[in-house]
Amino acid sequence: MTGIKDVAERAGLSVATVSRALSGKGNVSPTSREKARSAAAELGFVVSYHASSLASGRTHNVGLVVPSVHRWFYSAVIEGASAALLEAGYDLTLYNIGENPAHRHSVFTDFLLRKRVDAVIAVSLELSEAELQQLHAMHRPIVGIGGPLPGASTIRIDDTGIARKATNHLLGLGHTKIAHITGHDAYDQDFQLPGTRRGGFEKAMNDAGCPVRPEWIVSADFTIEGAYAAARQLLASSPERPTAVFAASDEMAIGTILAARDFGLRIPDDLSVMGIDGHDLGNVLGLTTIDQDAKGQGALAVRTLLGAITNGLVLEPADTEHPTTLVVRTSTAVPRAGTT
Amino acid sequence: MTGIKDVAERAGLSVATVSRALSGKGNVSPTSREKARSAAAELGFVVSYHASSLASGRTHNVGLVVPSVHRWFYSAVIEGASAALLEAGYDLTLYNIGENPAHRHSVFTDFLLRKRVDAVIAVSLELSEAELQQLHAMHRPIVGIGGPLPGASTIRIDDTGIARKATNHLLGLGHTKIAHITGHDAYDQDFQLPGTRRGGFEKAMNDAGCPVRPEWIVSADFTIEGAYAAARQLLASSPERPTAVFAASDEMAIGTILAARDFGLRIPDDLSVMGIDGHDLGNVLGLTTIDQDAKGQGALAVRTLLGAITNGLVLEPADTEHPTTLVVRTSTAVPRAGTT
DNA sequence: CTCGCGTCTGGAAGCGCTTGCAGCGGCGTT
DNA sequence: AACGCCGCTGCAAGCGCTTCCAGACGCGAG
Repeated sequence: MTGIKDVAERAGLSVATVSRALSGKGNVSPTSREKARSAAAELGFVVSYHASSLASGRTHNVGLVVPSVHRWFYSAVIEGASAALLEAGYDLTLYNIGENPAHRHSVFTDFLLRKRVDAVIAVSLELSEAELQQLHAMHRPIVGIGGPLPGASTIRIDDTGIARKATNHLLGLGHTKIAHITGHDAYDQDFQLPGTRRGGFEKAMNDAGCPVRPEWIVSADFTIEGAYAAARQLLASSPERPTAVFAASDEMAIGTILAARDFGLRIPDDLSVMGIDGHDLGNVLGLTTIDQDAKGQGALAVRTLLGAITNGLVLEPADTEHPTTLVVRTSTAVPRAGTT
Repeated sequence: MTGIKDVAERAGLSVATVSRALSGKGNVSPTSREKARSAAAELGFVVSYHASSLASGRTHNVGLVVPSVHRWFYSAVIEGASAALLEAGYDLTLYNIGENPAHRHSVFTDFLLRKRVDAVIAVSLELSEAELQQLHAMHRPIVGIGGPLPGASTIRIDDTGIARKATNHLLGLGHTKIAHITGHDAYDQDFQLPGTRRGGFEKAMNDAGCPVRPEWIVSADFTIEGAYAAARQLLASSPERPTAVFAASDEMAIGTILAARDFGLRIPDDLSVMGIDGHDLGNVLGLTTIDQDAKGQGALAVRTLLGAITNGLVLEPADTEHPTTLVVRTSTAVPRAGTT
């Protein structure tokens, strides 16, 4: 394996100068810089970040902690973060918490503490006090996405606002009999998120003078499967059916669409459905949604962290609201005459 | 930050002994071992893999290279590998190649060469000669999943065989008018896979004495969206419709189901559909499929690599065939009388 | 009692880099 | 002409570990 020493030799420079030339830090004459660069290129030399990090304290590596890798939002964030990091020459270490509590525990007690990362992105994690402490004990910049993270910088969307925006879209079309599929109030991963979105829904309904019927608010986990089951129940049990369903996520909206089709309900004629996310499948299904640009959130998190890293690893806790856009497709329409 | 030195001091031992005690290598008396362990625990000491790897050459980190993070197969492999690595105390560095050729290039020329990983898992990558060389130039064990990888160990499924098995399932139900949705013959990521599966399909058809109609073989990328469009075309254009569709992946089968519903075709009454994969959505949609246990493949890859790592970083190239299971659900049935 | 061997331990030499420090010229200033 | 300053360079000291080596010790065998 070729090391910096070989490069120095070949370039006729000292190791120190080569290091400075290649890293861009410190003063190096253009001549030497060029010599170092070309020698490195000829030898196919790539610095060992291990050694580099030992000496400098910078690992050029960012940890990304996600609750799962399957749900759309997480994989979109991973994708956005991954591309941004690659661009910057950073590695991405993935910590997939998963369902196993032992895994979760070891991520916080062992993995993150190995001084292997310069910064951490935590996605939609509801952390215990102890976990939070361990996170902060790393003394590394942290960015939270999709949920509160006390003491860290966070990127979020205006959950209440978009829920209202979504509901208003349906109200604006003339719907009054609107059901809502919300998330479980599980306090393990999904925070108050279900609650805030539900709050926005209820607020919009109230403002419009529409009654919120408790039996039309059903909850599911944030998956297609879960919402499918919940929606079936909703559509089956109601003596009277809603004319529109606002689901708290696109995956839940998709589950709803699938369930609706089982009942022979045409969309949007018999039932309008909308979600929140900007899921890739939205296009195929013609799903009206509010795009929250998860990829962009991932990329923004990376930019924020990279800024903090060059800024001496300090990151002022701040709260950034990411913009969202209403995407109207064909799953929502004016309710059929007579159903209102 | 507490280092091994602090632990040594607290335990009343030398740094060398503590290192041996904690790593389990070399002879250490039970007493000393216990002293070291408890001192480490009290101080919350966790070795720095950076330093450790510099000194020992073992990074305790595995690189996982995937073409994308969205498609079901890849995320399932990630999940399986991630859990297995976590279990073993290894970090997982994710290299998401993505669509950007520049990213792809830098992964091979820079990232993988940083001597940061002990081993590499490459998922469904069609590599150029140069990329292959760079991979091997790392002198690290490599396992390929879901596609050939010359010179490396691979884990794969019997693509021809399962395509035949799937086709035979449909034939066995009495279908003869069977269409096939295959992958594009793109030689960038998906190898001969579309071809081999199509081959299995054709072989089974021929063996059964059923004609393979060229207009009933359509291709799409391996996504729901792509197959949706392809299936619409298939179902719209045929003067005569097939009674069953065998899609080369579950995502494509799902796209087909969505398309079929657009045409008012009931599944399985009007159209039987089956796929290959074991996609999570299969349950909701009642999709008959051949489960290839992608998670298991990811975990197996990790076990293989870990074995090689303890074995002095040597891995004999070998080809492991992963088992698959036919999962019959409700998307396939005997063809309606009169349609045959 | 001595020897040999096996077990256990600590000292110290790195692993491949970064960076503080000091030295060296060249240049503009007074 | 002397001075100071600045841009550039190389030396060398680590970063936090692992591991080779040699020494100390205990014990059974001769």
